[in-house]
Amino acid sequence: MPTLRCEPIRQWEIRMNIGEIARRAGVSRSTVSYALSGRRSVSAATKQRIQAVIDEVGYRPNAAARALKEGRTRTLGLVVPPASLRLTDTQLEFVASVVEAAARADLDVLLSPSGGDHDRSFERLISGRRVDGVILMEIRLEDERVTLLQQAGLPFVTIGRTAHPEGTFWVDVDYAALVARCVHHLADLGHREIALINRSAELAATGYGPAHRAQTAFTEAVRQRGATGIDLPCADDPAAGEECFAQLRERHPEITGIVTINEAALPGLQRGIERAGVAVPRELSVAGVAAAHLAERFRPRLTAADVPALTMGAHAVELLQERIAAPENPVRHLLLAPPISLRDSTAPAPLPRT
Amino acid sequence: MPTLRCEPIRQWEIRMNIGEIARRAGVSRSTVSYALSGRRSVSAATKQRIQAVIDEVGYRPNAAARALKEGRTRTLGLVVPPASLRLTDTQLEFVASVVEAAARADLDVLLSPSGGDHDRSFERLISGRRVDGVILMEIRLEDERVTLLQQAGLPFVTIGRTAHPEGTFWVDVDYAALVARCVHHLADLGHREIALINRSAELAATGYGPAHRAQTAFTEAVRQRGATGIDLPCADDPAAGEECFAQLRERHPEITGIVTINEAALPGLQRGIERAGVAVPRELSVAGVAAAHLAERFRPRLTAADVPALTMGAHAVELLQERIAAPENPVRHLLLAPPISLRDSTAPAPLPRT
DNA sequence: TTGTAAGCGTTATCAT
DNA sequence: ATGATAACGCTTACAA
Repeated sequence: MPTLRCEPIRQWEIRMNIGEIARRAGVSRSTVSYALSGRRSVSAATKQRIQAVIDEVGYRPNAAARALKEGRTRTLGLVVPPASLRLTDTQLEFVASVVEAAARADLDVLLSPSGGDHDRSFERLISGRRVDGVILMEIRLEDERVTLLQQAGLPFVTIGRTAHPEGTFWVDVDYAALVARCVHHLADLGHREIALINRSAELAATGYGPAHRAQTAFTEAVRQRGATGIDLPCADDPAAGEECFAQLRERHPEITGIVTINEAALPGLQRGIERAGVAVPRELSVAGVAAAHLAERFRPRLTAADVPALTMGAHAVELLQERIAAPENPVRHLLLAPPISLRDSTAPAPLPRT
Repeated sequence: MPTLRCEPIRQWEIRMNIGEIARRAGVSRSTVSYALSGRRSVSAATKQRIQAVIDEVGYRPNAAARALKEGRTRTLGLVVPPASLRLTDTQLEFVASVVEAAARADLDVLLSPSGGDHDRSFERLISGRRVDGVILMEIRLEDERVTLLQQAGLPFVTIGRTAHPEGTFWVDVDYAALVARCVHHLADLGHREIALINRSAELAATGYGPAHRAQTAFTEAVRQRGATGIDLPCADDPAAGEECFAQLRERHPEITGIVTINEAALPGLQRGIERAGVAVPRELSVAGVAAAHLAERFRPRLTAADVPALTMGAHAVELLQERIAAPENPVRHLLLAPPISLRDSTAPAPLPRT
């Protein structure tokens, strides 16, 4: 049995920099640099010799030195809500897809948990030139982080958009259109009494766009169809969803259709429905906007517009790369309204009890 | 009504570096540097003048230049499973707590989604001196990333541990002890037929520590108590949990106690139990290891050892900081076995059917 | 095809 | 108490 090696195997006692590679390959530092970047032709023989040395010692250019010289870091900043807040599944998919898209483009991602008021991590990000650009999540209608980024002249893309998004790059879900579609879908099925289970009142109070836009669109769509609409704020957790449904049944038993954009509340909503012994979709139809896997997990499977979070993260990275490469290009937006996937939670309204 | 400003407000057309601050304050660059770092005494008057200029223009030292000069980046690398895999709640809490703990220490976090086989993002992390240290999640019993990190001589801490963890820094949950405790708790309540719902077979096959250690400890504890044990691998999702329970009822109807470390399967397990019309804890007891909020969400509330993910992330950052500051210090570990929180899902075993 | 040298913005070592 | 200056490791214009 071999002896345990507790000491790290210090393979490279000496500093491995481009000069050392050059020395070992018997060329100048610039030749190594050019061999690596390909910005100047290097003879096949020397290129091969250099590559052999590099492979042998596992050399990679020092990121800080390169960043200092080139003026860019090959790193993207991703500003996420602080950890104290539990992220929704859709938010997590944003993070995951941004990180993965960036990795595909050989870009690193620096995470900054930011609570909105200026914290040091965010300050470092923008004024320390730590990143070439920033992706901002969970945008408010009035968002001071956007202002700070604009002042710093740092390229950025938002997932979500402010109240005045004309001059910025953003990717967003068209909650207004999707909620309206859900209402129309239910109205087409004969539902006349419809409720909206929205995001939390606190979120709306702090100017969270989707909450506002969903509410406005809901009211308008319901009015268009001559239906009656109730809208209910609901915190982002299952317990709140259950409580919210209980209240709804108590105060508005006439409701036959529910529209929801609160995916975190879905498990609680389902539980509330089951406990009340309400049959979906026979007695009650439910439609909404949610991450696809949550819609599939709902029982019965939820008719919903599936938020394309994975592609949105990739789009955000793409837009940001363009913004970085060509800062003077005209602004671009992406407002996504994915189709509603018909699953099993909506059906014609039950006949009114006589 | 004011005209919309679509152009970013370019407040600083000129490069704001330490030289420019020095010029505006009428001092030398070194004085500015020392005023900022406090490594040399600077007269109150000049210090104040410098600070005024800095506040006015919002200057912060260029991170790349500082990293190049100091030889450290003030950045930590966090290696996470690739986005394609949906992270469990506990894993997410690790990420969140690491990022937050790092931010508290004024450290930035670079995310590297790594699939195990060498990908470029991981390579950049270790050989490009992009970070001062690395936190590794989802460690395998034999993990080549650990070897690479050791070879690179880069300080690192793992969340989880390899089969031979003696020479490395790590923080881990003592799944073996916790599973044993669950078995003993159930045995104390009179349960003689106990099942373990483990993580997936694939995970175990690729040498995932918790899956192995849980299984071994389960077998041993069951043997100690003279009970009968069934162990079942289960994929990390609700559907698998439901399916797993259905199979369990079909093949082993004699089971009265379940131990589970698969938190992602919990919602499905609950659903399966409800559909089978089994009363918990009267007919069936369930105990496990899970994130506290998932245990609270289970119905009835799950008796479980609550994984202290939030403090573990903080501990990992703490250990890593020590490792970076004093690489020659002896290795340190942290094996956590939080107590089992008695909730509502366990009760004395039902009397055997006669 | 290759080498030389300047400079990116900092910090730290000399001086003064 | 402060200023000049030399690195840190890299890229790239300029020479050869």
